[in-house]
Order: sequence, then C-alpha cells, then structure tokens
Amino acid sequence: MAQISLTFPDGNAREFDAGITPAEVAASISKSLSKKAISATINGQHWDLQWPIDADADIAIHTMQDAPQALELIRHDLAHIMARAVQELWPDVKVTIGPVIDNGWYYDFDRKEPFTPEDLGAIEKKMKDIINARDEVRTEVWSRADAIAHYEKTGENYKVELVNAIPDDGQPIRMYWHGDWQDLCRGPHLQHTGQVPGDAFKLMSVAGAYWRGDSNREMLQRIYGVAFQNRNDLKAYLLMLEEAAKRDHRKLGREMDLFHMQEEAPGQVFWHPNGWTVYTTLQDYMRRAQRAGGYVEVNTPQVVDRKLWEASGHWEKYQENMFIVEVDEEHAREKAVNALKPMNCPCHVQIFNQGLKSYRDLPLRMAEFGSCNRYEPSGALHGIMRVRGFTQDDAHIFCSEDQIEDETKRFIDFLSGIYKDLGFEGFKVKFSDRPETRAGSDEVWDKSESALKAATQAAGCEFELNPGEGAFYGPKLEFVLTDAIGRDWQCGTLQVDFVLPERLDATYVGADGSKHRPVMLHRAVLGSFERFIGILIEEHAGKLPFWLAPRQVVVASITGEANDYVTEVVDILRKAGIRAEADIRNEKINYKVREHSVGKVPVILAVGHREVEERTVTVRRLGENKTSVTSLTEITDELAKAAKAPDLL
RNA sequence: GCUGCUGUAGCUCAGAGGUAGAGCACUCCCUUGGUAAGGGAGAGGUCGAGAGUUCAAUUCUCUCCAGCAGCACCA
Repeated sequence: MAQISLTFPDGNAREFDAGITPAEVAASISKSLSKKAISATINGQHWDLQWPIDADADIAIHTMQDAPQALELIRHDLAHIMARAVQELWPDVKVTIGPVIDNGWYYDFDRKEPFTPEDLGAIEKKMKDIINARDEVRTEVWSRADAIAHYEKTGENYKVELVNAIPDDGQPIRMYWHGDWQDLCRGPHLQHTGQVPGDAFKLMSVAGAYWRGDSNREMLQRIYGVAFQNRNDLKAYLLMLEEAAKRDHRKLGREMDLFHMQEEAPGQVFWHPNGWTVYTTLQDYMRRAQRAGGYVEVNTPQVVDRKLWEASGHWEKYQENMFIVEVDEEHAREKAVNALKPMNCPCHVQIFNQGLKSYRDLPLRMAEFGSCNRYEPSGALHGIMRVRGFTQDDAHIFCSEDQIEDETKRFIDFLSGIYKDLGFEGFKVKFSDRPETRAGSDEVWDKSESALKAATQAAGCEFELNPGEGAFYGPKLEFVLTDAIGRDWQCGTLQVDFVLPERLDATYVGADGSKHRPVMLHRAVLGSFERFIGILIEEHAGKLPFWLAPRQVVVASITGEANDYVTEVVDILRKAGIRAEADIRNEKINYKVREHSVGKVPVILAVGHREVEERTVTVRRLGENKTSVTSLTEITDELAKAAKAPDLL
C-alpha cells in the first residue's frame, strides 16, 4: 500500500497508508481525541472524518472547541435531524434542501398543511430524541443512476431534480445516514447525532419560500432554526434579538414622534415635526457636501409622459412597478398616459440635452433631491426602509470614458467622508455585474464592468462580488449598511451607464470638434432619505448624534417658580441655534426626566430655585445618571458647538 | 406578488355568539415636588372594510384592505 505523509498544525509530519481517514488518524493519536473529534481540515478543505485521504496533505483534526467548524457541523447536522424528525412525524412530507445560514439553518419542506407553532414544538422534541439516541452518521458515495432511482422510488421528486443538477465534473454524489434516515448531502457531518448540543438550538419560525428561489415554481414551507455551541451562546443570541427589537425604527419612530404611516397611503411616510427636522437637517448637510463636492443641483418634474419612459427603456421593464397617471384631456384625441417618476435619470438627461455641451463641461455632476414613486410589491414594504414614495440624494455624472476612473475614485472618497460624518465607519461594498435581462451589447458591458472594477480597485476599495445583480443598463457598486437585526440594506450606489445616453441621445462636442457620447454615472450616497434615516435610527438606537437629534435640549422646571427662567433659557439656547423646548408642566422632575429620556432627548436642563438665583442649569445627558451644574453661558457655548453639523465645525 | 400569521381606545394588550375592558397617554382638580412614572376624577371605541350564516356577529364563514415574518422583487 502506498504511503502518504500528513503534516499536523504543529509542523510534525507522519506517514500513513493512503486512503486513511481522519477518524483513523485521530484514533492513532489518542482514544479521547478519537471520541472528541468532529471533522478535519485537509489542505484547507473541511473534511469528514470518514472521507479517505489519498495523497500527502496538511491535516488538522477538529473538536467542538473549534468554532467555525463546530458551528458549521452542528447547524448542518441539525438541518438533517430536523428533516428526519419531520418525516418521522409526517411521512408524506417531501424534503428538499436545508443549508446552513448565519446563526443556524433552514430546511424547505413540501407539505400541504401549514406547520403550526405547535408543530414546531413537536419537531423540536423529536429532534432532541434523535440527538439523545446518539445515532451513527454514515456516508457512502453513490452513482448518479442509483441516487435517481432511489429518489424516484421513494417519490422524492425534488431530490431527483437536485441529483440531476449536480454537475458531472467527477465530484462524488454522497448519501448521508443519520441513523436509518438518509439524505443527499455533500457533507461533512459529525460522527453521531449525540455530538450535537441538544440544549443550544431552537426552531424559530416557518415561512414560505419558492423552490429553487423561483417565483414561478412551488411554494414550499421553510423552517428556520438557530444553533450554537452551547446553551449560553443560544441565550445570548436570543437576548440580542430582544435588544434589537427595541431598536426597530418603526417602534422608535412612534416613540420619538418622528413619523407615521397609514392604510390610505401604504408605503409612504407622514413625517411629523420631529422626523422632518432630522430629514431637513440631513438634507441641508448633504446639500452643502454636494456643493463642496462640485455638484450642481437641479429639480425635475414628477409626472412625465410615458414616451420618455419608453425611450429610456424603463417602461418596458418596469411598467408594472410605476404609478400610472391617466389624463383624459378634453381636447386630446387620445388619453395622455403619464407616470410618476420612479427615478430621475431620464429627466437629468433632458437637462443635459438642453444646449450644446462641450468636453469642457465634463464631468458634469448633476444632483437632485429627487422625489420618486415606485409601486413596490406589497410584500416588499418595510417601515420607512422600503417604501413607495421616497426621495433620493441622486446625481448623475456625465463624463467621458477616460474620466470614469477618476470620478469613481472621487465618489468613493466623497461617500466615505459622509458615512464617517454620519457615524458609519464600517460598510460593505458589493460589485454587481451583468444581469440576465439587460440592455446594451456585451461589448458595452465588458467595457463598463472592467472600467468600474478597475476604478474601484484603484480607489483601494475592497468589495465582494454579487454576480448577476447589476442594473439593467450597467454594473453597479452597492454600499450596504446593516439594520438592527442584521438585515442588509443598499444605501449608496454607483452605476456605470453607457446605455441611457445612447437611448436618449445625449452628446457633447469633443476636442476634435465632433459629437461624442457621454457616459453616465448614476450615484447616490444615502440612497433614499427614508431608508437612510431608518438605518440611522436603528444604528443609534434612537440616540441620534446631537446635531441630528430633533429635540436637542429640554429645559425642565423643578418648581413653578422657575418657569420664567426656563422660558428665558430656552430663548437664549434657540438664539444660539439649538433646538430647545421648555417643559413647565405641573409635573415632578422625576416624571419629566423619565419622559424625555424615553423620548431620547440628548440633554435635559433642570432648573429650580438654586439655578434661578445663580443663573446656572443642572445638566443631565442621555444615558448618564449623574448630573452637573453649569453656568448658563458655558452650557450655551458648549451646546451651540455640538449642534453644528460635522462639516461646519 | 406568493405562503403563513395578525388587525379591539393615541400606545401596549386582555376579552367573548347577547352589544366592550385594563395599564399608560389625554383633559380637569389637588399637589411645588431636586433627576426614570405623586394622588384623584373625567373623557375617549361603527372592535380594519364589505358581504354571508344567525333571533342576535366585534366574536363564526367568505371577499377585500392594511400590517408582521420569510420568499420573490428592488431601475
């Protein structure tokens, strides 16, 4: 038998017979390791203890202490254990797929009756039985024909489809047994079900999910579970979810009296005075930033004839998602069909097209706080994060091809500065390339993608690839922020577009005196004010930075005899540019402090007899229990400075 | 849009085939209180909308609307 050399993490190498399994290697080291082992890493690849090793390799044997591998296996085995539990409880349920995801796993089932919360309890109990039974996990390599024959016989038509979809590139088709229940799986898995910590998982919810993610296909039932290495980690995770729920922008929006939404205008925001203060403060900041960044600001119509949307290509692709406005004009022979603008770019091209543009005008950075309306599918609506009426901090940079790189770098820099000012140090960047349905030739896409990618890399910006997710007219860079419970939201974006200038016939006169096609860079920093404010609220748990806080200071009287002084203090603060309010209600100071703390007011100034006499205030800051006495002039200076936007400091 | 769940006072929620309740908020009165809810009284609801079953529906059934979770979508 041939010999192979396995190198351990400590650098020592040992000889073994070729085809040895990590389980046997572990057994050769010690009995306890043999029992504790869960999997191995062979040349960087996560490896089942049962899989043979055929050549020299680096080897590491994992136990439950090794977090990434342990979590992967626990969650993956639980997916199988759950599927087995479901089929034991309801033998006619068909199984499909069950991958590991962040914090847990899910498994999709085909079953006529919906799973109820009681069902989840029964499944969880059955899973614990399976874990307690410590059933052996065993694997075999099957031929494609055998796998298909098996699943055809058992009526598991989804599995047949999965086997057929496995590419014929020599990778083995594996079957895994958990006890006497079997599932198609590429592995790896644990040694036996008893290695799964039985007290560190929980079934969370059931929801519909399309088979293979295709909305034209069957709707399956997906059960989500979470799992960790031990009970404490699970408890910590559940506690984190509770804390996150308290930061939900929908809840805080109500508590802080920022906005509301109602049935008559689904997906549209009624901004209350407090919320509108945040909005306009942010908008003022963005306007200054854009001016400083070399943008010109414009404004374009809300209701635009369908002809323009047909020309731009949006009508064909997005008609279903537009608000259509029909006007039966008395003197018109036909009905005029307009659409509320779902985006600003075609209108910006109209402005660009007025008059002759020279290469000397480029790059032309045209910005608009553009109010847009999109008929988003009802199921997509989410608080103020995904709405039907919103305002983008939109801009289009008209430039030549050789300006793409500079403009991209310039934009990434611009966006980073703004995110930093707004307290977002960490954000994800995704690069989305050509989607299946798209406008423009492959040559144009090649050009756009490579230009954008090169510019992004040149800017030193790291990104992950998001294949097939680009806009229909061009590739895009997405700047992604995360909400309180870990959901990603695209906020900023940069999109390269060779298509729209063509369709809407935008030209400029080049240095050579002839006409050229400009490139358009669609870009937004916040994305929409609505979404960004939602993220801002969740990021700060409602405790917005002082300059953005809608109510910055409440001056509260301790006794009615201080009311005149309260009014005077509020007046002084307001003159210093601070958003201050008086609270001279007939309530105790405890009551006032509680109410304004709950309302996330950053600073409460309490005044009673002492303060009136000394012309001071007692300062209480949000999140601190201690108070301090300060002179009125001192606190006014301090707060006036804090009230300034970061770019004005 | 799809699957499932939900919709009762401004908010959070209880309730039941016989016509609606609590706490907080609100209004008024008492209290002038020193840093996270002082006391009392009062007012407040077409029980999401429409249809059906029933002597009787807010409760049961159906349709619609909206919200929530997930999926799909996201120019």
